[in-house]
Amino acid sequence: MTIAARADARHNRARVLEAAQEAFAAEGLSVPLDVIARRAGVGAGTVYRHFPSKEALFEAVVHDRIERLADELTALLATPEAATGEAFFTAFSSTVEQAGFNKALCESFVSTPKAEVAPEARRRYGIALAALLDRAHQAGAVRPDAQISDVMALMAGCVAMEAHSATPGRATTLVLDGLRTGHSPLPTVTKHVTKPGYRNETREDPAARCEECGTAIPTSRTGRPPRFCGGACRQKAHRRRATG
Amino acid sequence: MTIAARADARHNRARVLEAAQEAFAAEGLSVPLDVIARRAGVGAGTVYRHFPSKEALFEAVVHDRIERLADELTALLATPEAATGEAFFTAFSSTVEQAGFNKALCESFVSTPKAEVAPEARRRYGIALAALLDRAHQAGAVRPDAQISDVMALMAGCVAMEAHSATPGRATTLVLDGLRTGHSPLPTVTKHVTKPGYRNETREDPAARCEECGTAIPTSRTGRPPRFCGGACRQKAHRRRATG
Amino acid sequence: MTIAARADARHNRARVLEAAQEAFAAEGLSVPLDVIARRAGVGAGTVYRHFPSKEALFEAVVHDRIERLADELTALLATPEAATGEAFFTAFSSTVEQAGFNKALCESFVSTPKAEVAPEARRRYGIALAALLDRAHQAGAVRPDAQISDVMALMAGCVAMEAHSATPGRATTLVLDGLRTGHSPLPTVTKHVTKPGYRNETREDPAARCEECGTAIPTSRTGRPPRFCGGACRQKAHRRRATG
Amino acid sequence: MTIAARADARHNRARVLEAAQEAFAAEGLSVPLDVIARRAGVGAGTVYRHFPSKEALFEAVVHDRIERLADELTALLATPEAATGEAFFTAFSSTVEQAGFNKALCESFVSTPKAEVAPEARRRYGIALAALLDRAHQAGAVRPDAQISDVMALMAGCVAMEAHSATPGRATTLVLDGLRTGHSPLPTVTKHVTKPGYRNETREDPAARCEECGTAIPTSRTGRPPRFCGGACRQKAHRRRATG
DNA sequence: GATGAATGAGAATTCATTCAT
DNA sequence: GATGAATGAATTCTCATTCAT
Repeated sequence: MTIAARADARHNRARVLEAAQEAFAAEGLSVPLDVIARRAGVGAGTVYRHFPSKEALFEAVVHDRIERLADELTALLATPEAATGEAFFTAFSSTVEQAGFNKALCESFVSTPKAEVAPEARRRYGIALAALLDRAHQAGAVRPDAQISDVMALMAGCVAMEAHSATPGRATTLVLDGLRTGHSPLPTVTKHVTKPGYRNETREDPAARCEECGTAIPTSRTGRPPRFCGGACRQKAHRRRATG
Repeated sequence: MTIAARADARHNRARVLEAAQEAFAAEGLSVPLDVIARRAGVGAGTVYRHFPSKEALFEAVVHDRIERLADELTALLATPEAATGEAFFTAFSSTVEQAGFNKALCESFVSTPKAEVAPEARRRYGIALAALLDRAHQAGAVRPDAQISDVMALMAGCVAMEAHSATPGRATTLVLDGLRTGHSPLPTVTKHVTKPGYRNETREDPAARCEECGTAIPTSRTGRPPRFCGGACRQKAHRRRATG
Repeated sequence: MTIAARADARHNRARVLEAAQEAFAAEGLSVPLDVIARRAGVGAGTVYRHFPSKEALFEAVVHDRIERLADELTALLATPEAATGEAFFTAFSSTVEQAGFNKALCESFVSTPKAEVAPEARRRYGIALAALLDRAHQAGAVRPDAQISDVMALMAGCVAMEAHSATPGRATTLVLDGLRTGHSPLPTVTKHVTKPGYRNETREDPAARCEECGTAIPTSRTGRPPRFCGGACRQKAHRRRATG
Repeated sequence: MTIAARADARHNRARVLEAAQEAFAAEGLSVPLDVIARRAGVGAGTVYRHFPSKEALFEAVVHDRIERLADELTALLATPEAATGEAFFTAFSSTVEQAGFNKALCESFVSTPKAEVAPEARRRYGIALAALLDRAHQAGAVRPDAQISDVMALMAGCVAMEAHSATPGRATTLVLDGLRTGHSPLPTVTKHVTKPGYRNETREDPAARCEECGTAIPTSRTGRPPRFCGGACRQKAHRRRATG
């Protein structure tokens, strides 16, 4: 009985979280709680049983989201790209992109509320990102004076930038170039995509892929189309051809 | 006669604008209009006489602010630094810094509302900034593929970044370095700045008392006011009622 | 100077009255005073100089309107139709019709405010109508127990009725038939007319005219089309034909 | 459990409806919603939980009222008087009388709002009335060219008439006589009826005092509160200010 | 005497939060 | 433990009326 009840309660909690996830992602903090409760198929009181306030629910949602991002980063740490520092840039871009699709995440990054939202998860995320940054530093891919706190701030900024840029990824690329040791070409607008949920901004083609490592490469409409993500891969491919 | 009356009204209008300026700068769009009216020392109706809606007032405030920034930029164009491209960087930083102290400006930069706020002023500002950017391009101080739209997006991002960074100017410097041809050292001064006008968020209510046990109960400004300190007392009171 | 000023003031008063006339006619009491003042090309204060309150202005407007109706009635008293009692019916219908086009008049007839609107004019109007009623009584055209107070009430009702009837004049005809010694055929809908100002109801053809006296005659779609407004005119025409 | 909760809500809903019933009956649509809520002993939010807007509440009240009238008419259809046509006249008079005591009903009958109020109930009512009219036609008690739409319009008018007539029922009798084949004597009893619920319109404000001479000044509920008893004192105060 | 700016009490509606069932 | 009904402060905007110029 008790166990069943508990299972039930856990189930309800999960439903509320999921509904809140969607609602907050689509509309941000401004969704009324009733709406979330109704979408979750529970009463408003039930929401309050599990989360002491609306802010707490929001925090839980954001926490959950950032945890996933942290997991993603941890996974990236184990890839070979971590060593070259590329994993750091991938992580950065991915976070920014996801926040672009999720108003809750976006608000939690951009706004400066009284107290930081989901500090726990944010710390875990920060640690993972710091590890990637460290690797990138070791690889010399990132300017040495850039600290993790800088990176976190830049990230918040990039989320805001992307919301103001017609070409997704362009602003982030620019910012990342400020972190890199060298510059990379900027992406350009290619076509319009309607995003699910809340943002209607322009999105481009599925990016071309590096022939060597498969990394997405931003394409420009003019000039010779790029085949590699950078000099390293071009060199590698050249060696292979020469060897082949 | 008429002119005198108008002078009076102009005066009042100015007071309203000023009060709105401060209030919006301190709290953003969320300040109630009554508060602005009271701070201006006028009735709510007077605010509405001069500005047809709260949004219009906000827009006026932002417009005013951006106009000043545009003036600043125009002045910079005439300085010798314009030729070296340094004026562009100064303009960028200055705008970001000012937005950091002004929540209205900040919101107008960072948020993506349905319709852009104060498009007129923003256009004027954009033209001035584009001119500075052009000079910087000619001087070779800025990477050639960076366009004015990129710069505007970066600016929005920097405003958000600065709100998240303990060291003012550091994030912006990083971003600007992404625009520069070469890198510059990052600022490291970690001074704590209290933004002028941002008000205390804590509110003290005369705590309510539990009807059952008299314990003080913390009240929130919204929602149904609590009558009991918890479920136990509520239950007790309920039993008493049922018995009575 | 003083005389000029007075002329000016009188002029202003007239303009206010006219503007109020139109505004109240089109929208009823709900028009804001500012609107009236602006339409009159004067300040709100000027309106108040001439009329101590909005209600007083409304009253003045209605007074003016009812005075004109009273004049109309007085004129009718001098016509030969007064003797047959037809003038009474014409007066009744005319008032109702005019109220239908004038929301101020309409409201002043239909509503039951704390104090009656424009009692002076209403009394004068009542006296004129009573005279017509008297004649109609003498002619035996109206049922003998119908008093002037009944007629006033019926009139208020007819104004309301017409606002609810698709066929203008139909309800009024029915009511008047309750007053008449005999019945007359009811009018039927014929085509749609857009009324100037405030009401968009169905209106019919320009009513046919009596061949003898030119009075409008309500037509029914079936049956022999009427040539005269009543037996009196038919008789008269017959005599003329016989003589001719 | 659920049922109990619903019973409670139903109870509250009923209280709100009842309070609205009374309030609207006494004052029409102009009653503030807060007043209704307070009379019902609930919060404003509770009213909005049950009825999405003030208009919806008004509609519900009117709907309810008209449904009762429709029931009444349906009952009359089964009486022997239906065959003679008398039931039709009874129905008509009864509706008019009830509307006379109910400002909500009255307004819903007399006014011509954008959209008709409670069209459903009105249709049901219309059908019942049409059936009675049909019987009356068959009995030859009503003039044959009178249609149901005429009757509805007449009814609206009679409601307005009764509000203007000192003798209840007199105007209605007159109108009904226009529908009848023969005339009937008019009622002459002149009793004074105090409509239940209609509240006193006078309000007593603690009179303000002139800042200059201390005379009591009558205040109106709207508009800028007066500071002086007249222009003389205002002028005097002004001079003092200018001098000071 | 004219002007139109200022006043401020409402009024409708929303929604976070508690409570009765 | 769940439910969803109740609460009521807060907010935006309107407009009749007075007042400073």
